[in-house]
Amino acid sequence: MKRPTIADVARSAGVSPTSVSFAFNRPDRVSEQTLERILAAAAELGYSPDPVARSMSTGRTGTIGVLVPQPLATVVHNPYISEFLAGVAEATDSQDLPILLVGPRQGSIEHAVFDAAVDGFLTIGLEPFRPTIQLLTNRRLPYVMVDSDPVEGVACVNADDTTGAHEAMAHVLAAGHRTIGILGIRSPRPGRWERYVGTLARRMDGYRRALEEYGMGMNDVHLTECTVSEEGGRRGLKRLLEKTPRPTAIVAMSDITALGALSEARDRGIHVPGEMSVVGFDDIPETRWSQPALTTVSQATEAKGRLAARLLLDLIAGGASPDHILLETRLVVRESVDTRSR
Amino acid sequence: MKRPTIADVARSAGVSPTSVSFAFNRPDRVSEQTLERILAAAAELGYSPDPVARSMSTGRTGTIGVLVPQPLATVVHNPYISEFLAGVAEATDSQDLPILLVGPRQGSIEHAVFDAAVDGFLTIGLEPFRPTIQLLTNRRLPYVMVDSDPVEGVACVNADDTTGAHEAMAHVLAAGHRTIGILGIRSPRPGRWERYVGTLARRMDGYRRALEEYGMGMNDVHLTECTVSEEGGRRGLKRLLEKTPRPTAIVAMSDITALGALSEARDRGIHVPGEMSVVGFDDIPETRWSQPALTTVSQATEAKGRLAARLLLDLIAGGASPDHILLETRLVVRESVDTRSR
DNA sequence: CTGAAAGCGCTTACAG
DNA sequence: CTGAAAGCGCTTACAG
Repeated sequence: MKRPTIADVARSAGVSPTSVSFAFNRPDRVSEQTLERILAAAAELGYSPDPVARSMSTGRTGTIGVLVPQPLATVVHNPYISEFLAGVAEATDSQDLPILLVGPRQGSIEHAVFDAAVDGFLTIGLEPFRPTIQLLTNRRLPYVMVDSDPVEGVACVNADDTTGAHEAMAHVLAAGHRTIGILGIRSPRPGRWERYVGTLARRMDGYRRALEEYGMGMNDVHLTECTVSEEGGRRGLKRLLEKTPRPTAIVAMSDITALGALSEARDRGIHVPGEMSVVGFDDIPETRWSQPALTTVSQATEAKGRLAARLLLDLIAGGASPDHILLETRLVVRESVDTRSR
Repeated sequence: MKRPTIADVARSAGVSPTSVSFAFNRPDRVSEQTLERILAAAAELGYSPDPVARSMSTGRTGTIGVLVPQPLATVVHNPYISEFLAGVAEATDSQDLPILLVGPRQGSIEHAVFDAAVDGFLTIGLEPFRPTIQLLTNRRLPYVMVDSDPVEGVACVNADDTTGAHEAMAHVLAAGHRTIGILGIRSPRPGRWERYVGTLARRMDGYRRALEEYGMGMNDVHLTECTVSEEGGRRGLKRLLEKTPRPTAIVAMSDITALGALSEARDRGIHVPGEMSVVGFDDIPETRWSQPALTTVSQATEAKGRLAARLLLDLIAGGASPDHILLETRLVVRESVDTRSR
């Protein structure tokens, strides 16, 4: 009834546990005869080595953990993260490694770090505050931070958000728009965009620089923050539409909120891009299907996941150094931004 | 440099490892003073209990494994599986449990079963052959099979595929179509639909029954099998279009291939539903966005994941019996099937 | 080629 | 309230 152990097999095959272990892990170290006998006994008992016990001995789990900033149920629906995970999986599939999806625990990612039986972590969108880094470091496991501010001595993979955001805003400004609404992302410090960190800070910075090139500043645009979901984008647009003068262009910090804005605009009979332009960020697959197709900033999300995972795998293998990788972004002009003659 | 162990903390705090363990797991079992001292020592050393060692002692990993039938990289992009995983995550999130995504190992799911450090498995789309069941059983871990044929003594969760498929085909027949192409799914036994098992068999069965009610049989329809992807659907449609007479209706065994067929039809200037009708299966979110919106069979995929995960969690907790659950399906009529007057 | 023994880092009755 | 000791099921030098 109970699960058979290596000792059971050894007894049944009339050999030592050592030999059974060898039979499974280094078949060349036992004679062909005993190998056969052991395998037969194992098959008969339905034995296979316990993965936990094996990890205990070897010190390896053969698993990498992906620390995500939201509950797993919402993460799975987030196209950006799916895209990222696909890249991660491309790297792990080649070694047949499973992926442990780890969401917040009691509301905090930090708590989740301790209980995960993995060989290393990929973090995404973590705020690189000291305590967090400390916790991660305490685990004495290699990790790669994605979408955070680069931290000295820690492997980081990021997109060139500043350049991308700059391009997006410059595109809208070049089209003649001067009444602009930014669809921001609700951060831990709501409304205080001056204190944004990581990805948000870099994107905001790119927007600001583009505005300055046109003699404008953050005070000359409407900023509203919303949750990263279609619904969030809808609500955000509603708030922006109440401003006077009403924005002629919406610059969204993520595609999913941009798509929400598009839906809300359609429901209200506001023609995009005729009456209002919209530009997003990320270039998730859905942007190609939207009506109109969304102009946005592409950031090779899948490649980002693949690179980050490879870096982590190298780190785990003991090679590689904690590099900082910056991936290119580029504006993809589709149909949602129109020239405004004024 | 090395990761501190419970012994290090004990030494540093001047207590026994037992007390350190209690401090972390059952704080009420140590005096307030020693608790403080231990926690301080642990914090100073940056100690936290090793999850693998803990699992070794307790016999629990606190993780559930999801066995998926395809490489993880493709699974993440499969809307049906994403939907299912979202349901699973809803159940695990409430207990802050991580999810281990396990893909095939050396091409076979069976191999992957052995190395996963989990408390139980959720399998999806596994062919319920003896050897597989045997392997799963040998692991001595609870598991629930989703999208397979119900197996006596094993927890199973399925949709009522037969009824759903029947409705889909009947809908097309009622609309007057008599030249029908079935966009099948490439199975391990290509072309031998008579020997399909599990989900595929049930859906095929539903189609067949509907046809029989109209005095038709499987020989009166064109069947082509394709891979479960948009590209697969495109290629499948190409093959069906070469048949004479050309099908006026396409019955797809999955939405994603139906969507591919829709794209291919548009590229070829074939109007749907004017010139050709299409019906899918699954009701993935994308069906609402397609042009035209896809008529399909809804099967509450998210609920399926949630139920399966809850069942597994109950099984792990020692409660519950290995029930067989059958979820309702229902035809969702949208825009892709048109009445054909003949 | 084979095996006895130590060790991986915890938890948990059990005894004091 | 505290601790010595056994045990979880493997792997791996090391010795024969």
